Parts: sequence; structure tokens; C-alpha cells
Amino acid sequence: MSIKFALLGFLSETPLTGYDLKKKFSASEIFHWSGNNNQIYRALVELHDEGLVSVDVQQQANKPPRKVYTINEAGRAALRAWIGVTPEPPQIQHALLEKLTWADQFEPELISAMLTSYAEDLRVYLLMLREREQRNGGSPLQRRIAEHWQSFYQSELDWVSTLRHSLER
Amino acid sequence: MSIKFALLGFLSETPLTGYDLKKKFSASEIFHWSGNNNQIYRALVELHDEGLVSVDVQQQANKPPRKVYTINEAGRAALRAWIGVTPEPPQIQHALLEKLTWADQFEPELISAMLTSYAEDLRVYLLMLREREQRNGGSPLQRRIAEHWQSFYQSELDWVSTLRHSLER
DNA sequence: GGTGCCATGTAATGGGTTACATGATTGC
DNA sequence: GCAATCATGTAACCCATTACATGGCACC
Repeated sequence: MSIKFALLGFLSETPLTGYDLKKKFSASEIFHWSGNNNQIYRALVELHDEGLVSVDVQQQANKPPRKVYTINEAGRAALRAWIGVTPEPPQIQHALLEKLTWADQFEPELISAMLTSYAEDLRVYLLMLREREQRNGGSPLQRRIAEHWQSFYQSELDWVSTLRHSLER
Repeated sequence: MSIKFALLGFLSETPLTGYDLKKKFSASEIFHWSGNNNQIYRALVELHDEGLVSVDVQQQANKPPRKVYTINEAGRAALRAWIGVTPEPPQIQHALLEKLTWADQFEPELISAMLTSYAEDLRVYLLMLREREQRNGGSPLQRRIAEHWQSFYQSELDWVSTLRHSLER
């Protein structure tokens, strides 16, 4: 999606520094895919060059300056335009299904052990998701998004469980 | 995941050329993420260098040679080892949810128009998936994988539909 | 004295996409 | 005559990840 719109999105709520944005990314599931320094600091410079944000540099004694980015009208318009474009269907990187595609030819014990630890990982992941949601709260729409996200992982877990049981029989 | 294991997987069924593998990738949902020439032809050379596959070069008059790749014991062992390692939870790139995260601040009409065309795209996509599955057939495990894949998109579609109706009220 | 937070950034590498390049054959 | 299929490969680019680099301050 190009990280820029995510940055504009976060900035549409409140002005932030690169460092703040990095934390926003890692606090979110949906945007977890990035939020590394390299991309964020570069993209912020580019957004500024494109005139979509303004910067306020606050010098601090003995510290790197805080660069607080604020979205402007052009930036809001770009965000709105992006939101209006029909999104792609979700794309899933599903390592489990990739592996299962060729699992038939190997011993059932190998597969069932792999599924067991996969299910365990998923369970832990789901717990973390739910916990995080409790803390974060959010608007009604935000909560629906979080529920949808969780329900995906829940149904993944259910599927793996039934698959495991049917393989063990 | 590194494309190499997908190549080993396809080759574990039958020997294939780079061109054949490219078609395998584009015929599959789960592996649709790649299958461009650049990656495939490079990866095949690397697999050969690593001693996981052998090549049989068939010269043809007035045509590029067919290079038929065959997996060997080391290749099968590598595939088995890969399958045995617990996979990561699925990662979803979900442009819709990204956009909805900041949709609140814009006009409801913008959002509902976007959702309408999104739902339409999804419906078409799902039809294509089902049709493709009918044609392809596959083992019982393969069919369960395909069903799981479809059920994800089906529940995505259901979610969008209810969201749209509740926004329009 | 070590860990973690604040706050900026760069370098190297990996993974993936698009487009380019060649050239014969088959079917509409 | 044009598009599609067979069959190989390369070049340029974009996006993302990991690690490196600096340095002060607060807390245990």
C-alpha cells in the first residue's frame, strides 16, 4: 500500500514525530507489517517534499531535535482520495496452507506435531490480540475492525483443531 | 517464505520446467504472490547449485532448450524439514481495514460507495475461486485447504455486507 | 552497572513486481 | 495480420527487514 497513507492516517488524528509513528505501527495489528526506522523517516521526508505535511522542528539541548509532523489540507485530501478508491481483496500469506499442500507424502506424525505447535502459537497470539483490544478501546467502527480481525484468527484456530482431530483418527 | 520451498513442493509431484512452474504458481491461489520469471529462473539455478534438484537439458531445434528439473533425495529432505517447522500465523494484508481505520472522519457516502464496489469485487473473486476449485479437484486434504481458503473470503464478504447495511441506517 | 526509553538517522540485504528482450508455432 | 502459447532469461525498481550508529536520561 505504500506506507505513506498509513502515516497520513495517523497524522490525521494528531501531529506526531517519527518516533511516535513507529510506536503506532508496532502497537497495531493491521499495520504491524512495517514501522521500521528506515521506511518511516524516509517516507516522512517524502511526504514533506510532496507538500502533504508540515514540520515543526523543536530543538532540544543535548538531544536530537524533535520533528513534529502535522498534516495539511493537501494531505487530508490525499488521504480521502486514497480511502475512496476500492481496495484490493485481502491477500493472505499462509505458510501453513503452503506446507499442507505437500504434506500428504510425509509421515502423519510429522504433520500432526507441526499442527499441534501451530495451534498453540495461534492460541497465544489470539490471547494477545484480545488483551490488546481491551486496553486500546476505540470508536465503534474501530471495535468492529478489531472483532473482524480476531474472528479471522479464531476461525483459523477452529479449522486447525478439527483438521488435527480428523488426521489423528 | 522464500520461493524455493514452493518450487521443491511442485517438483516433489513431478519434474517440471521453469515455464511449467510459472503456470503452477499462477494457477494457484495460495502461491499467487509470485511466479514471475525473475524469481523462478534464479531460484532454480540456486536450487541446482545447492544440489537439491537435477536438470535435464533437452535441446530443441529453433527453440530455447527445455530445462526439466527433477527433485532428488536432498531436495525431498529439505522439503520435509521445511514442512516440519512450525509455520508463522497467517499474515493478512487488508487494505480495506487499513482504510476503514480512518474512515470515520469522511462523508458516509464516500465510505458506502467504496464498500459497495469492494463487495462486488469480492463476490466476483469468490465465484472465480469456486469455479477454479471445481476444475482442479485434488486430494481430500487439498480440498479441505481450498474450502478453508474460500470460507475466509466468504466471511469477509458477509462482514462487509453487514457493515454496509449498518452504516446505511 | 544494566535495561529501557527518548529520538534521530543510515547501510546492507532480501523479496517481489514490472517491463524488456528474443523467436518459433498455432489458431482465429 | 494478431494474439496466444511455448520457453528462456535480464534490468530496473520498489518495498520491507535487520542491523548498525549515536547519545542522554531515568529507574532499578
